[in-house]
Amino acid sequence: MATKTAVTEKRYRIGEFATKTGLSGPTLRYYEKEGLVKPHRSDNGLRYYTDADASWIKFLLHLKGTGMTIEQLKQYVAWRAEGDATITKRLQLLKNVRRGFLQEFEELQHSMTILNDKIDWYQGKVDGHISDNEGFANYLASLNHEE
Amino acid sequence: MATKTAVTEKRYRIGEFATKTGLSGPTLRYYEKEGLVKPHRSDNGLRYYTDADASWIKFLLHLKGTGMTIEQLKQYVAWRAEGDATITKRLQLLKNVRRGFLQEFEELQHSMTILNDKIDWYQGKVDGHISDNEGFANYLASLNHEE
DNA sequence: ACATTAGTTAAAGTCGACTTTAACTCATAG
DNA sequence: CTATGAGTTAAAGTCGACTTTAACTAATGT
Repeated sequence: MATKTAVTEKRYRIGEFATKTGLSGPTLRYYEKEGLVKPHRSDNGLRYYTDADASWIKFLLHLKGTGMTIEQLKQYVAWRAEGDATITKRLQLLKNVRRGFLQEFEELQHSMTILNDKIDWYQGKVDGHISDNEGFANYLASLNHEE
Repeated sequence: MATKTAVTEKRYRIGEFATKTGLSGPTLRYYEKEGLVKPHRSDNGLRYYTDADASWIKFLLHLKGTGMTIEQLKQYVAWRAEGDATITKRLQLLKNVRRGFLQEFEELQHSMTILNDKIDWYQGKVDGHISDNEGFANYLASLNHEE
């Protein structure tokens, strides 16, 4: 059996960790106050974070990126702290998040289409492909993007 | 030459228009105050909106959906009011918006991947495909989604 | 030793995007 | 003709997610 090699893990103080994660120091403290992350303390009382904390933060930021609010993240973290008994709850929460996200995603794609059409229309005007008095509504109707 | 048939266009009062656009009355007044929309007034002084206003609002909401702030929308509207001389500015603005949006879109897709992986992992735990003590980091590493 | 730079806390402030309130007037069905 | 439901305004309030401030202590380079 392999023996545990006691490689002391790297300790990041809040400034370095902020740079590493792309968050600000105050934001890290704010997340801590909200219970989203629990940094450790050195003997002198200063916070330190590890690479594991960085992975955790990254994951949280991805969840946040999918539209979860801080409150939802707190709920998730609270359930996680309760252990395996809450796994189905967490699974359900994440599935709900995914549902909302997919919905939002479709709307984003539609908005992207409209934005592209508008850009094409302006480009056409600038390049002189579209007559000076053709409105965007007409132009849109000339494409087949129904609402 | 065809004569103009004076079909009186439908007038929506703010309540009906709010329902139509999915915005609230106060939000419509707020957008008006910010100069994003200019409803008309009946003789009695009440606002009314037309179908053209509805199209305009929809378009604005699509722009907003791509990440434009109210301030950016105000800038866009201001340039629009200045006429054709600002077309290249507007085109440039929309292209910038698109650039940012595409960037954001990629991040969203990555977050979606992570979310899906996490859901699969939980599902595996619930279904017993994943051993009780396999962490998510290990599981992630077992997939080939590099950061 | 001492000047910088980084970290500590709690509390207050900011910002964007609305929402709510207050004190009105207008519209309309019975 | 009056009760009830929209609409009017300006101003204040809310909410989420931070950010800034103040008043301090710890760490570090010269």
